[in-house]
Amino acid sequence: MDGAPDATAICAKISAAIEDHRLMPGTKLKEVPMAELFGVTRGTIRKAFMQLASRRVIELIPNRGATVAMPTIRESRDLFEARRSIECAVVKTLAQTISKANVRTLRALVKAEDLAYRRGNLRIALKLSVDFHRVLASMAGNAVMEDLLDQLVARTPLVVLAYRDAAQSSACANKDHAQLVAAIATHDAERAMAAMHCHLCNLEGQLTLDQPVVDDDLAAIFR
Amino acid sequence: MDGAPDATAICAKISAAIEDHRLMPGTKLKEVPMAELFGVTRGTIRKAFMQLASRRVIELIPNRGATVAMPTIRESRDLFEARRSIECAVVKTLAQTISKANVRTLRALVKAEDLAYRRGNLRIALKLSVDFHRVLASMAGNAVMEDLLDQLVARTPLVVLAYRDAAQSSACANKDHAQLVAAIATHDAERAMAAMHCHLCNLEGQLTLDQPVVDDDLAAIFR
DNA sequence: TGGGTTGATTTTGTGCACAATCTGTATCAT
DNA sequence: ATGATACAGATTGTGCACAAAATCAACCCA
Repeated sequence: MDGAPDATAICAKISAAIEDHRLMPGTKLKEVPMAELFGVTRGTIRKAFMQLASRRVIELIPNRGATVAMPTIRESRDLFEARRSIECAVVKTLAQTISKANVRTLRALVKAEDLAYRRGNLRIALKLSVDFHRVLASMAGNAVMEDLLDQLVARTPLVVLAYRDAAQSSACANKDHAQLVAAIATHDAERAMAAMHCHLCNLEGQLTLDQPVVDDDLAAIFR
Repeated sequence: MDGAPDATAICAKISAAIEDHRLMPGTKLKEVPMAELFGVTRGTIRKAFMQLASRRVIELIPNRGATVAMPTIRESRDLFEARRSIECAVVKTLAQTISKANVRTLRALVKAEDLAYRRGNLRIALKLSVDFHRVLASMAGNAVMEDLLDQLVARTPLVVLAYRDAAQSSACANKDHAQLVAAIATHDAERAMAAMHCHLCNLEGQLTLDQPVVDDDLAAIFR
């Protein structure tokens, strides 16, 4: 079944590792060890890196190789703002068009997520949290927006890992998801949008995204 | 200055050619001729192709090479819907935050665009039309959204070329742009959003995106 | 001790030759 | 004629060897 994965499959594996917090921002990814790990040639790894870099999941610096991306504070805030724009649009159409079957699917997802958290299975819980947002986008039926959101969702774990408050748990609050589904199920677009907005603000609020002394632009400080 | 362009530079050249309608959807792009044309090796062309494919500007089919992407009708509609979501958000923040200097820049852009159309310089006019939307996003100050919009904007010419009504001119109506700037300049967010929404609907309306007998899903017809 | 240079090693980049695949055409049997 | 098969040319895919660059450590000298 795993007879030499291709570049896209390797992308998925690396993305999954970031999704459930096994890979930290800034981690160096060397070509040869990766190639041996996945049982492929260096060329395949390089292709995978290029795909990930084009989505800013990793950073690819010429002659320096690949590292897991470290979003700046500015980028992190912009990312959440972009997610609010897109995901509010998603839940708006969803509230207007969702089928009963899809509502059931969403409820099942929220339940599974809750279960995983209660059982302390963090990796699965994280995956389900993230998937919830992807599934919403998928149900909205706009493949283009789904793809855009996917790009943002894939980068969000990096932001969380880089800036989460040590004191906080910083996961998608499962309660938020349940309320969101409730609003969608009753076809209340306004409430659904508000719930999504709040949810993303809550998530962002759990992070320490206040401007530190040293920002990404070192040069600006010395002039 | 052009001592062997790199993959990114070649991406830009191909994108620019699509932007001003020199490259048609469906055009086959062979590696060897392209490499000779740009004075680079096949490897460089391949990298450029991968970058463009990841943004869906070209389609890359294994063992079949690259062709300029042909958006389906469904995809085209989704693209416009996505643009409405993102660009309305952009002009909303813009109406609230824009500086006088930026308003002047926008007015100058609209004027230059108008001039190019009057002079019949279609290639420049098209470029300015597209740039207008990119500049709006850039002024909004959210680099993440700017990047997302750029992906959509880069694909829009393909939709226009694939589905434009022969009878129509199908370019960004310059008047729309002028009205949009006027709304932004007066900090009227609601009106700016409405203007952008209308503008994109106008553009979409100039295309023939009604379901034809043969859709992208041939198989569905024969069952 | 601190700063700079040199050189060895590791890591990434790339061109080339060959392999694999596809496309179009000719041939042949029915 | 129709369809199948085989073959030749063109096109894309890939592994390998080598080149280029960066990293690290040792060394030297002020």
